[in-house]
Amino acid sequence: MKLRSSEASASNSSQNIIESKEKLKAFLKKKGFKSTRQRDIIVTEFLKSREHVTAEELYNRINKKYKEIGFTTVYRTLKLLAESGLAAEQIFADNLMRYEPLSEEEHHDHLICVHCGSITEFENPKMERLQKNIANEFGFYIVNHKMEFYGYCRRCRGSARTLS
Amino acid sequence: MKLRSSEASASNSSQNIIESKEKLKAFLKKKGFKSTRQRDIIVTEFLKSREHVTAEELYNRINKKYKEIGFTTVYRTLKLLAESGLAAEQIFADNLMRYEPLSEEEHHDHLICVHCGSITEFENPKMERLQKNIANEFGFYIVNHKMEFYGYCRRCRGSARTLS
DNA sequence: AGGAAATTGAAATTCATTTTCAATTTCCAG
DNA sequence: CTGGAAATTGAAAATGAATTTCAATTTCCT
Ligand SMILES: [Mn+2]
Ligand SMILES: [Mn+2]
Ligand SMILES: [Zn+2]
Ligand SMILES: [Zn+2]
Repeated sequence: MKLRSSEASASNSSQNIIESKEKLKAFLKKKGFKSTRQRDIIVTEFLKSREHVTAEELYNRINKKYKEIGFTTVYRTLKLLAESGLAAEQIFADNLMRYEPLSEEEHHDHLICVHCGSITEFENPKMERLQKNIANEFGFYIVNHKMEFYGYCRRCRGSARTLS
Repeated sequence: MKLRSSEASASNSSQNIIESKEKLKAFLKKKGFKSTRQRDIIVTEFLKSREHVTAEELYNRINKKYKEIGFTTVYRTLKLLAESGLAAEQIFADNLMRYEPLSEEEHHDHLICVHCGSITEFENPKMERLQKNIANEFGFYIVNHKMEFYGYCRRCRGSARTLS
């Protein structure tokens, strides 16, 4: 199983950031959109930390350095990144729209600690296969899926009331 | 695999409804809450159709027969049912809180058709086992999980743009 | 029956998300 | 290089579902 936890790879390399920014530039050009200072700053800050941020969280982070950039622009830029395929939109149990950097076609699922809030990502081929099998039994053609485990991470297991 | 699709069992039997209403009555008593005409009507209407309704949908349905019952009461009664264990709260891709009748400790996952909106339910022991295995690899203790497949159901497959 | 406590329903509030709009910036055609 | 059409920005307003407030009403225990 390929592990891709937040803890394991806390941030994108500057090489990846450059690649992503070029990809965005191409997307903007293709769509007839414009490159701006704001977009550059927002995208840079977003890519720097591989997390699952809300627009507001990212705005607050950016606002410390760049007082002049507004929340709306951060919000719109994240939407733009999602459209361009550079970010994935995710909604977890708190029902807030979150964004995470996304390289290529990759898919992963999430383990979410209800105690400390940490999010661990994983990919599992067996799981993907089993999902297809289940769908087949129903004649269902899967376009995408959402799978989240909520519980206690390794460090927080001690805090769980009951352990089966 | 146990199939529990909406289509297969479109509604609760009147026997089940009676059982559920007794369970609710016990819950109310235990909590020092009161039995009311409104609660009785709302619960009856809710249990009659085994679906995934929003508070507003259920309110609209009830409002046709009972003009005097307000949205707020429907909303609060659904919350109450969730607390009592008679309903499960679910949020799908449209990000609206939905409620479905829930008997006992059962758990099931969902196949959601993005074309016609139909929801098919299933339980799969292999899946539950695999989920535990994955969690174990991360030292993660699962309290609950969420799994949804989005795609095209048997009837709507023809409408899918691309079939792999 | 009496009355404390819970319930009801309309209206107000909350809060994340999305839209509006006037001012500003980008960038291409000439 | 410009001029200016088109896109962008950011503050403020709007939206919409979820939740809370509050005065009037109902429940149900003595
Ligand atoms: Mn992720
Ligand atoms: Mn269901
Ligand atoms: Zn934890
Ligand atoms: Zn369908």
